[in-house]
Amino acid sequence: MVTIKDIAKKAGVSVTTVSRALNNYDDVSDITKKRIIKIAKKLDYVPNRTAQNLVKQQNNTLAIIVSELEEDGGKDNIIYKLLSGMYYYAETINYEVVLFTMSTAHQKEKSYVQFCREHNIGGAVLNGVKTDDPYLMELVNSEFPCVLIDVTSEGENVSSISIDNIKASMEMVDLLIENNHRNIAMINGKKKVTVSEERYKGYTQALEKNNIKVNNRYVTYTDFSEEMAYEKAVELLNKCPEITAFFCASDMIALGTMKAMRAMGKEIPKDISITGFDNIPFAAELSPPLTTIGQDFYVMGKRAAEQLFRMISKEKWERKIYLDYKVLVRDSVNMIQ
Amino acid sequence: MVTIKDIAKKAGVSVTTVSRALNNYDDVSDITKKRIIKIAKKLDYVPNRTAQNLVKQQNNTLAIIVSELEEDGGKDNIIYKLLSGMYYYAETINYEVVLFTMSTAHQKEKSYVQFCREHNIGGAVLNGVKTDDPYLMELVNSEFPCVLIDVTSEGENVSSISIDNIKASMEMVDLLIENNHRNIAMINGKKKVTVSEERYKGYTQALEKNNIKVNNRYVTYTDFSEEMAYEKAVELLNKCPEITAFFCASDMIALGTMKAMRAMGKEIPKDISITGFDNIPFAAELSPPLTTIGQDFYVMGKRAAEQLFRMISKEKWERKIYLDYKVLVRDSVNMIQ
DNA sequence: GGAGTTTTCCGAAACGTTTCGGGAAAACGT
DNA sequence: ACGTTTTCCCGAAACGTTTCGGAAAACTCC
Repeated sequence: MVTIKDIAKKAGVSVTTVSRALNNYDDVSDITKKRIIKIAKKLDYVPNRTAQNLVKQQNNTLAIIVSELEEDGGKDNIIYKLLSGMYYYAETINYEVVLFTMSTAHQKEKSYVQFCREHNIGGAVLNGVKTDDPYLMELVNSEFPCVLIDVTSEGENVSSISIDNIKASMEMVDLLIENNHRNIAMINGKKKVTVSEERYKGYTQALEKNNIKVNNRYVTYTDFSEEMAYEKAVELLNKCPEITAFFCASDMIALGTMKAMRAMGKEIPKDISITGFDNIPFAAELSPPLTTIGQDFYVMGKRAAEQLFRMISKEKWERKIYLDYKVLVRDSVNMIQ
Repeated sequence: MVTIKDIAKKAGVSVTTVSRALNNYDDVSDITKKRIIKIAKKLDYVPNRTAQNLVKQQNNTLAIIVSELEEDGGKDNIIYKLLSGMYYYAETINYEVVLFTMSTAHQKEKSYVQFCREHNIGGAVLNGVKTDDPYLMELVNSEFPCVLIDVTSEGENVSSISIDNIKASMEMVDLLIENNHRNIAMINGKKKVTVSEERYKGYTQALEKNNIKVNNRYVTYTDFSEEMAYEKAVELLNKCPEITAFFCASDMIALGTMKAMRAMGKEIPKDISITGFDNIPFAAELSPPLTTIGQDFYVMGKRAAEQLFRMISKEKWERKIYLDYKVLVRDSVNMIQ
């Protein structure tokens, strides 16, 4: 490995001068600067990031902490988009991105804070954590800036970013109501997850606004998975056959519900209307194409990274960022005559 | 930041002893060991990875280098699966994983080798590179072990992993032929990409084996994208209306082709049969469900990481690993009467 | 009780960089 | 010609850890 010392020796100058030449300081003459750069190139010198980071006491690194990286996950493409967005922004500020998952954390019993400290990380964006995650608390109360995706939490160095889930949910349920649905079920995600709570709130508010009584028998919770949604949907419709529409808290849930309905001999949207949430890649290719809320996780990742950078560099930053969403009306909702 | 020195001071021992205690060397007595560990815990000490890596001259890090991380990419979920698999394996050997993308490389004009050197990386797995990528050549000829996914390349420290694309393609085209198709078109991926070449080879071999003349007017190339596949499919069918089946080199291509056929008023599979490749998450949910080749990128990531680790630790490793695949017969192929 | 062995600890160097404080020489101003 | 500024360079310390070689103390054995 060729180091700065080798260059210094070859150029007949001190390591200081080499370092300052390579970093383009102006207290080294142009002639020697050029000479040093030439030698560095000839020796195929590559700076050692580790050494740089050690002395600089920082890594120029953003972390993204995700709930899980699983064998059968990723279908919703959210993590990919988040990552892409973050990488894109990180590139513009010359930062790097590292990915940390909780499965790793759990096995190693390593907290997010530990990870960030170990790696000298500037700050972290978190996705898919539950509000009662103890590691989240620890991070939120730490010195690390963090931006939470789809979660709200209090804290000195904490910011969060999401769409207005309540409003979006209201609009969606409104749409169902406009189509004359009255017995609208909700298949929600996990409890103790901010989005689940907010989407539930939007659901109830829409009903109340339209003078429909909220019936909690119509509401059930899942782990956001297709499989569990399938089961719960079957269960729900068996229990309450008067249901005409399912408001699902994610597209994966909607997919499971669609399959369940088909398995029960129901036609969508003729017999049962279904709506999703997220607009995953294939939402428009399903049969029928799924009516859903479109949110853009790529820009969310980008904005999250930007926000994090603001926080790290002590610029002004907002405590809560709302992103745009779209109600994508497709073919999975039917008007009741 | 609390360092090893703080612990040493508090414990009244040298930093050497602290280091050796924390690393569980047996030349420090159990009593002091316990005392030191206790103090470390009380002070909330977290080791500085950067410093460790610097002195150890290695990072225990595997890189995954992917072609692109794009705003509208990731639909095929391949990168996610690869990542998951690698993370899973890396965890078991106490390694970390870092992701590097070429878009970054291109903008920064930084080669893979530079990246690996800078970060003291042990080795890299590469996905989605073209065989004539100059950066690939450089890496292949470097001191870094690398395992190539879906690419074959010569080199001292190079290994590759994929399914047997030729055989899989042959089986798929055979299936089409068994269903009495004779005018079978192929919508391939990019040129200069190993899998494109291999799948083309499988296609021609299957035809020849069945005494069907290969007609190169039936073969076209795309960038693997849905959009381009759409265009090319339209073009192809207009040019050669006798075509009854499309052998597509990826599911995304198949999806574009399906859309094109529908736009041209063709019914699938009644009028036109279509096959894909990869078995992306929603291949089974498309209408009709897509007949395709199933490959498991999660285990591919896992195996790639394992292989890389073998290479790094100078264990025995194979030059080429073939993984299993499955021909998934679904509903997008019709028997011609 | 002395030689040999084991246990337990430590000082110092090393990893590859950056940066602080200086300092010699050259250029400038009067 | 003399002081002052500017230009260009350097030595040494620092970042936080590991590790080599040694060495004092304790123990073993006859």
